Amino acid sequence: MRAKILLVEDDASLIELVTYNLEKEGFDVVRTGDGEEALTLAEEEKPDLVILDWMIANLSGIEVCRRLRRAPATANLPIVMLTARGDEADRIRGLETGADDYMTKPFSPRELIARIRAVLRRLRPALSGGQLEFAGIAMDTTAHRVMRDGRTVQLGPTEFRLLRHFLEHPGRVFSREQLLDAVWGRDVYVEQRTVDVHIRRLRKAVNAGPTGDELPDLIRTVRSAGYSLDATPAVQAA
Amino acid sequence: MRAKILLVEDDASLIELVTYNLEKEGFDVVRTGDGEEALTLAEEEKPDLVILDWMIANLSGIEVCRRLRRAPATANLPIVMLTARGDEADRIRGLETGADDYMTKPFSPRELIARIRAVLRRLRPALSGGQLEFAGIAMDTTAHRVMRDGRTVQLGPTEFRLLRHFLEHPGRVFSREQLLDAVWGRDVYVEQRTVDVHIRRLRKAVNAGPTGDELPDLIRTVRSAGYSLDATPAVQAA
DNA sequence: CAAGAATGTCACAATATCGTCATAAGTCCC
DNA sequence: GGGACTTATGACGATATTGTGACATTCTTG
Repeated sequence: MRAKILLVEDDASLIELVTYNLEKEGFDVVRTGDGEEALTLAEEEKPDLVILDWMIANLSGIEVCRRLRRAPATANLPIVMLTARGDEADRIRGLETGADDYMTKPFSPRELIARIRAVLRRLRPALSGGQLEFAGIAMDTTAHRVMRDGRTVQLGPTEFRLLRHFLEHPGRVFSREQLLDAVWGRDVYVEQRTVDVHIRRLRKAVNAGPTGDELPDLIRTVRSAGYSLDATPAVQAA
Repeated sequence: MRAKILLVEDDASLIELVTYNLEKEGFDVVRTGDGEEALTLAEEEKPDLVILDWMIANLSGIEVCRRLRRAPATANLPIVMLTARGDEADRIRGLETGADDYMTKPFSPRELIARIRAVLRRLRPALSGGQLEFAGIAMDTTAHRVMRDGRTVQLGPTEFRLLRHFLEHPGRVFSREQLLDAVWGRDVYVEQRTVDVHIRRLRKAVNAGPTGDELPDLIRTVRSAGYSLDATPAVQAA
């Protein structure tokens, strides 16, 4: 899966330079030079990361950063700030406002790429690593292959994306609505209960043991909240 | 919860400077100037983050970084590299080897702190939110999980919300009416006595000891006033 | 184009949880 | 100690939520 980057910048030559380098590295790039528009695009395009210049039209980069953090839909979006202002105070302010990294112009495109990859490696392992692993489940995202304790697991496309989402955020509980957003896509209309059915299909595939017996269920149902990938068995004897 | 930082550095004045600033900001600091020892400490001390100088004794910083990433126990440990070498190539090499951030000497201690916080904010949501804790009860709101003295506690949805409310305002006494408002919702009509029943269910779940014995009750009944989460023993000689 | 796979919904079964009540057990004040 | 209250507890029917199998439809892929 290609990662999508939202580039918020109004210097034409920089746009060109950065876009060229990002695309060469296999990223999809969405651009704007306008602060207000950046907020809209962040919601609608669902980028995997934002590169944000401090000096842009309509809203300062720092204000965009603050609003992105405040809106629930984008609160977790990784942000790399980019600016001509090299003051220590500015850098600290940027980082404390919620930016994940901060680079000062002039900068090396290769270092920018390296820093973006470092951030994505953390936030969306599937985007840069290719290998995800949790409690005996291993997924190779590039080869589209899943193994449980060494045995290959056969999954349909939707179950694959569902599992990948869980593997990217192990332990965390997602509501049906959140799962529909993240796995099916924002503007798809399907019944919430459809999630249940795919959870069941995923469980069936992942928990199937070698001789028909059941392996421990790693998908936890949290009543009235959703589901999570979880190693701890629901019931603890003793 | 205080975060523990492993500082791998062999310049005495830098050690002092960084340690002073980290401790002032509320971090626990473990130090070494030796690459081999750094690997051992990373395993044994289980730090939340490593600050790693490139030039250290026995093993280069980059090699330490590589080995930390390779060992399963430390593969996810956040690493901030720190060095006098300002070459772009070095920075990129550091980031690509698995460092989460990279700073060049001379650097501002405050910026270092800001970057450490930015990394931890991502990696350890527990350190900056989502985690509630009081007198041996720990609740992870994103994982929807509750522990008492390390043992997981099983709660129904209503008891979960009830406990969360108490954990968000420890020590404070709430009337049944206030609890109904906060936990059930403003426009729900249920008997006030229903609160008693859920308090009882919550107590039963939270105070259950490992072998059937009772742990100290942390929910205090305040006669003709309500309930509160409270560590003070129920019986007070007076 | 046809077979097979994948998908989304539904109806119904299986559980878990909820709210209420009756009754027991405390607590306070005189 | 005896009311007058207030809270604790166990039981139970009512509800809400989730699990499951089946099925029609759409998508893939030869």
